[in-house]
Amino acid sequence: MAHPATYKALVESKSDRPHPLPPSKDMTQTLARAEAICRAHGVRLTRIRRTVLQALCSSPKPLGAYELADMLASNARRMAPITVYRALDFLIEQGLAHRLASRNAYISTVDSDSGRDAVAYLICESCGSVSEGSSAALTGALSDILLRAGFEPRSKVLEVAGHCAACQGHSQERH
Amino acid sequence: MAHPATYKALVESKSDRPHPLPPSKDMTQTLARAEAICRAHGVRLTRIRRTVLQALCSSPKPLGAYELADMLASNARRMAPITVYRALDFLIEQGLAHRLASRNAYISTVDSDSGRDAVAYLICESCGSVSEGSSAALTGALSDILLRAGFEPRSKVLEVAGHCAACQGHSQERH
DNA sequence: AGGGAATTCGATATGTCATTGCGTAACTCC
DNA sequence: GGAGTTACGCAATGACATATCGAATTCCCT
Ligand SMILES: [Zn+2]
Ligand SMILES: [Zn+2]
Ligand SMILES: [Zn+2]
Ligand SMILES: [Zn+2]
Repeated sequence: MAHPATYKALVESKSDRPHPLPPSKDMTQTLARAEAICRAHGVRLTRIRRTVLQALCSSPKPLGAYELADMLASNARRMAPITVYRALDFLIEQGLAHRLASRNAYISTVDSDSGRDAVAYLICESCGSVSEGSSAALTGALSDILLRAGFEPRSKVLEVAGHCAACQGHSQERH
Repeated sequence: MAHPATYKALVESKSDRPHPLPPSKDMTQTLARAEAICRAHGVRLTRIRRTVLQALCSSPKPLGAYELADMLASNARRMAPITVYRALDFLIEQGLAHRLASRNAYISTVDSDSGRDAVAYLICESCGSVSEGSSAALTGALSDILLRAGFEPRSKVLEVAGHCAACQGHSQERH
């Protein structure tokens, strides 16, 4: 291949860089917040990680890992799956992204505000949008169940698939 | 047995049939209930479907589709994945089995008693066991959230991974 | 019994999602 | 400037799921 001179050139070069989206105004805000979080955690938001996060943020729907790899391809050179997965793992660990287990897809959670509450993800099967729902009641009810069962939770998956408010009155169900 | 080369021989013959488990006492009860449900629904619990259900019932932990295919193999002839998936689809439609989305694995729900309540599946990462938890509070809290969001639910995924009561005080975390 | 429709299953191929192993490059810190 | 840690490239593989197409079987109605 026409190899970039150095590894650094590969990773940091400003030419040939994947740019899946135009720089939006909210996006810079969001990315700044992500940067701050990473600094606070003492970890690095590298170019690849930032690019993946940016793609997630700018997408109206959850994205699969291979979908991300395709989107972030530059010059017929697709990002290797493992690279995407590593970036996703990083983002999830830092609380910047979330994996929808029922979809094998990922969304940004930089702009989420839920604190320690259990969060239910509402996934619209019409428009693909995902919204979050939480309440003290939900959190309480769930921890009640766990307590009664003597179950020590590590991770929770709460996902509801259906139709969002905007997509009601759908005519044809094809689930 | 009489017609070794026929389809029927393949499907119904008593020799060469996969027998992943010894016939247990509770099992016959459970299978009888499954039979009754299928009759009531006007559908057929064929040998393949019954065999898959039986494997799920007799397993102390959730099983993957390929795991099932291996278990139900007879004479070095493994069940094709599509066959297992069709059986699983059937069982799930009839409410006899459940898919754990976070695990890509399946469990029997013949012996579940939860009525219309939302059910949370508690998956132990130490011993692999799965228990169900539900409460009116959980159901109410969830439908409250959905109502407020104007979201029309179709399917719900509630799965918690962690450690069951019996596996507390685990020494070695490997999550 | 006989014939046709609907269901169920077999066989092969392919598509989609995720990880492993190993080597190299870069950053950090002293 | 050397050691230790982290991040990335690359190829292969494993794990999970579906697409087609056709044949065998069962059901149901004459
Ligand atoms: Zn919608
Ligand atoms: Zn609907
Ligand atoms: Zn356990
Ligand atoms: Zn633990």
